[in-house]
Formats: sequence, C-alpha cells, structure tokens
Amino acid sequence: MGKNPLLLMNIVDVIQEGVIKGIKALYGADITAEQVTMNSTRKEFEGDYTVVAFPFARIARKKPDQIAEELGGFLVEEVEEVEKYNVINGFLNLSLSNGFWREFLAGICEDEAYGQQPANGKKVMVEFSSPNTNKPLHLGHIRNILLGWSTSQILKTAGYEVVKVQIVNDRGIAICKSMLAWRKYGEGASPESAGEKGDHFVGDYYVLFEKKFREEYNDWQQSEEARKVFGQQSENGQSEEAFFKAFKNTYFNEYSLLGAEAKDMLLKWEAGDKATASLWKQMNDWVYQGFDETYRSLGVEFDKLYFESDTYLLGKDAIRKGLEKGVFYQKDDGSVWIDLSDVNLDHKLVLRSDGTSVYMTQDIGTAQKRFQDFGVDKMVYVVADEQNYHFQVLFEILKRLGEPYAEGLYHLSYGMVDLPTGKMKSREGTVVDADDLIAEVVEEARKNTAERDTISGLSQEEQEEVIRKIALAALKFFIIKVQPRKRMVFDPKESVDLQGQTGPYVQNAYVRVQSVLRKAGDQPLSAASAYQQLEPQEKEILNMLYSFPGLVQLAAEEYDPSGIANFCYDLAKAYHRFYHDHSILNAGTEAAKAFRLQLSRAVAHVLKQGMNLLGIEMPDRM
RNA sequence: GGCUCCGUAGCUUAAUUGGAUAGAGCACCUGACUACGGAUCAGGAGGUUGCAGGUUCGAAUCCUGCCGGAGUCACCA
Repeated sequence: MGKNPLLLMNIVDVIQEGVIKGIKALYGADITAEQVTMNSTRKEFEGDYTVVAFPFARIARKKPDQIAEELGGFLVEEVEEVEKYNVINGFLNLSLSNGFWREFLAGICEDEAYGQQPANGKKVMVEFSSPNTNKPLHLGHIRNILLGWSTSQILKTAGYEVVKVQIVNDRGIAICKSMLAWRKYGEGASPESAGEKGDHFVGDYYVLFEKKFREEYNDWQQSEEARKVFGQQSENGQSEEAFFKAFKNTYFNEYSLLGAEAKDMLLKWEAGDKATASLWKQMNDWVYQGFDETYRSLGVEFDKLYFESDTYLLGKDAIRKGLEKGVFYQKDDGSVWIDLSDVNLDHKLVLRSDGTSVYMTQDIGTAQKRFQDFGVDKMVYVVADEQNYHFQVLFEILKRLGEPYAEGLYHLSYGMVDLPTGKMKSREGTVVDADDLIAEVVEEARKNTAERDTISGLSQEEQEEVIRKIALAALKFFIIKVQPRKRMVFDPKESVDLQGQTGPYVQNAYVRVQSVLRKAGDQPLSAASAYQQLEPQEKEILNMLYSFPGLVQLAAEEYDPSGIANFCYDLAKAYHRFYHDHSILNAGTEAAKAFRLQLSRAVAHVLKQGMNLLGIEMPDRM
C-alpha cells in the first residue's frame, strides 16, 4: 500500500490486537484474533468500527454491556487511533480520531496505485470465453467473458501474475456442418462479398445446414423405409411425432445423406485431407475475425489461445501413467476408468475401448500442457454450471495423478442467463446475439445522451467514445453485479437503464468529481491538514475507501467480482449524497475546501480502479 | 430416483461470511437547486427471508426434514 506508516498495519488488525491485550489485562484470559468479531459500524450508530462483546461473556463472567464498557475504556487509553466509544446492546462502537482519517486520506492521495497489492510471486491462469467456431457469441458468452475478464483483473490487482487463455473448440462435427453447407450452397461467397461479420457468416451456414437437414428428414419420414423403421422400433403407443423426434440423431448417423457427407468430412479432416483442411482453415479464420471484433468492442483480450484441434489427442500418456500407478483401472474390453465412488463421484470413463480419447482425456492432457507452458500455481476455469460434475471429476483425477497445481484448481461456475420470456434456446431462435445486444445498448445510450445534450461541445469521435463507455458500463454492470453462481434473468430493457443501481450511475459520480476538479483548478491542498471536525458523511466515505483493498483481496479469494460492483455502487451513492448535502468549492473554510477536494479525488480514483476491475471504463464527461 | 446448486418486497437483487431495526434499485406516490452537472438527492408505501423444526446470547446465513425450481448422472462436447 502507501508509504504512510499508519497504512502499513491495517487498523482492523490494530484494534483486534488491542482487544486481545484488553481481554488479557482486564480478565486474564488469552484469546486469538479469530475470536474477535469486528465489522464496520452500521450507519445508524455513531462510530467507525464495532466490536461484538457477546463472545467474551463466558470468559469474563460479566454482562456484554459491562465488558464493552470496560474494553472501550481500555482501547481509548491504549490505542492511539481510537478516540472515543459508545456501547449499545453489547456492541462496542469505536470512533477513530479525525487525525487518523486525515492522514489516511492524505496518504492515498499520494498513492497512485492505491488498491494494487505488491506482487505475490504466484501465477494463475484464467480460462474463459472458450467458444465453438460454428456460430457467433451470444449473451451466455458475454456473462462468461465478463466474469473471466474481471476475475483476471482482480487477481492481478491482488498481486498475482495472470495468464488469460481460451480454449477454442474449432473442430468436430459442428464446424463440418458449416463447411459442408458452404461448399454445397455457398457459391464461393465470403464475408466480404456478403457484407457480413465472419462469425455470423459462418453461423448462417450452420443454420442453413440444419434447415436442409430438417427438410431431408421430413421428406424421409414419408418414405417406405421410414414407415418400416417406425413399425419396427417405435415403442408401444408412441406417437409418430414423438418417435421421429427421438430418432433424429440415429437418422443423422445412419440414414441421412447430409449426415453421411458431414461425417465423411470429419473423417477427412482427421485424416489430414488437404482440401478439407484448407476449407476448415478458411472458415475458422472468418470466424476469428468476427470474434476479434466482438472482443474488441467488449474491451477484452487474451494472452494465449489453445485450440482443440491441437489438444484433442492429448492426455493418453497421462492415462497410461495413471494406469501404472493404479489411479485408473482397465476393463476387459480395454476401456479405462477411474473409481471415484469413495468421494461420491461414481465411476468415470477416461479412455474408450478403442483407445480414443473422451472429453475428460483431453482436459487432463490440456491441464498438463498448460502447466508445462506456464508453470502456473492456479488454474481457474470459467464455465457454466452445467459442467459442475465434469470439473469435480477432472480436479479429483488431477489430484490423484499428483499434479503440482492440483490444489490451485477452481471451477468458476456460473448460472445460465435466462430471458424474461424463459430460457434461451437456439432451436427456437430466442438466443440473444452478443453483437446485436451491444449495438442495442449503444443505440439506447446515444438517444439518452442526445436528450441531455451534455457533451455536444466534444468532437464527433469523442462523443461516440463517451456513448460507447456509457452503454458498455450499463450492460457490464447489469450482468456482473449478480453473484456468479446465481442463475440470472436478463431483461434487455433493464440492462440499458442508465439510472439507479447501474454502471452509468457510478460513472456519473466520477464525472461529477472531474467537473469539480476542473473548476477548482490546480491549487495546493495542504490546507486540508487543518480541517478539524469531519462530517459523518465524510467519515462514511473514508471508511469505504479504507475497506477497498481488503475487498479486492476477498474478491480474489472467492473469485467473485460481484462484491466489487456493489461496492462501487455504494461508494458512488455515498458520494452523490455528500455532494448534494455539502458544498465543496464554496465550503466554509479553506481547510474544508481542500479536504473535500482531496476526498473527491480519492473517491474518483477508487471508483475508477474499482470499475476497471470490472472492465468498465470511466468517461471524463457524459 | 442419486448427487449438486438456487428460493429474500410486484420485478431485479444486497447483506462485511453467525451480529444490532434484512439494505438497495426498478415500477408506484410525494417532495428538492436562480447552488460545484437533476444520468442527482430526500421522503412514502412495499418482507412471516419457500415451509416446519433444531443448534445459541444472536440465524436469510449452520444442521435435519419437507415444498418448489434448475442442472447433472453418455465409450457426447
């Protein structure tokens, strides 16, 4: 943190230590820091920090109120920063001295990096986004990307070296469907000739394939062959409709011409057929250009990409070694399994009887490769909660294989994003496209900004930049303020709201500070040290500023950015209220004015830092 | 059915990890600058924290059992 000696030791620790000494001196008992429960004093009471006296009742054999009273007296006497106290219902509320807060504020005004922890020498890899290359990104990816990005930012600020990666699912039957449809119906078209983003272009051929396939399937259902299949394979009383719905996969694999062509293409790809490989590369390159554009507009980037086409064969060595070590066992048919029933995870296949890999095999191999590549201490996988079981198993396996990073594995699991109308379903066309959504919020921000007419003095490009920042703040904040594990309802209408508990509300607090600072000009703020009587609202804000580094630490430990979002909102709210109730530039004294300018600057700095952790940029005007 | 997660105001959600009278926003109603930016502020109304027990000074939070919802239990990814 800062150079200010007062900041070297957290005041919470100082008080805790004081309490431990106090209990020893007053009652002769030894307690640990964990036994001292402390939190910020609630707004309706006077004080900065509160010590709960109830747990000491048994030790001291006195009533909590009396203990609090005695402890309060002791702390005021022994701890320099504690100025006074009051006791309510067994809660000891401590007020820190004005001098403490003044020095704290002066300290963070000097400290450009307030909130940034020193490097801890540990490296963590965060995997997120991880798209398939047969269709564009959608709302679900946006939640994933925002979580991954902000978690990376938070870990970096908490002192880790962070490596951001994605694993791109660039192979398999899905992309072959797009390739086939393009070859059959595309007539040599390209994203350029079609005037379309590459990922949408390729996605359209995927959809076209599905459409053609459905037509073929429907025609087939009228055929003699289909009647025979239905007669032989349908269960008692099963309707034709239900049967053919369930039969679709089998049809694709065993009867369909299109299906056969697609599968043939996959085989050719796996065999390294040149023409197939070059078509595959062409299609994927189009997709990546599209993805890059979306990533750019979201303001995210990656350090390294892993491609499944490179990694899908990895992991077999690890299985073999694991077999030798007795981690896995082999069945008579040659398939390899692991028995995890002792940890309630059942038996799981790790290698097919024909010796080919499954998903789990690749993931084992990929984890090992990543460790070889970067030597990371931790790996975080940002993946939706439908894969909870998969990651439990994967982590357990890596642990049993004795991987050095096994203790540092974390699945950042998040809930699906629902729409007010229900689940997103690609089949029903209810998927919210990422690019469309971004365009929509930008449009909304543009309308709002035009109505207010607050930035018309800026150049056209500058106005666009401000509008983009506002729009993305609205969208990102809306998503990231919800705890990851909770399933969330995404209302497109609410997501573009610019008032209330939103990103633009927080930005507005920052913009207000910038406006005040511009008006104040460049003047020395040393008069602040003469400011004597701090207002409760000023102390409240200082308290929040003080808690910021600890909050970042907590967010890093829990891999949960939502707390930072809520903190930024609370801080902005406190500042808005302060701004309304107290004049800054027309404050009663020079000391008050200087102090409040310092305070405003510190608030702006922490808001900017905090929002940066969420991937949200701050405009200077809006 | 087994396992996992979720259930807080009409809606979207907090709660410093077991602490004080469960806190915000949206929507609804009422107010506030000749003021440093009204994308703001203040007030009103809105709650049996799914239900029932238990643990203890104290429970939205921990335990048990129900109710409701979701996910997952493939030689798919």
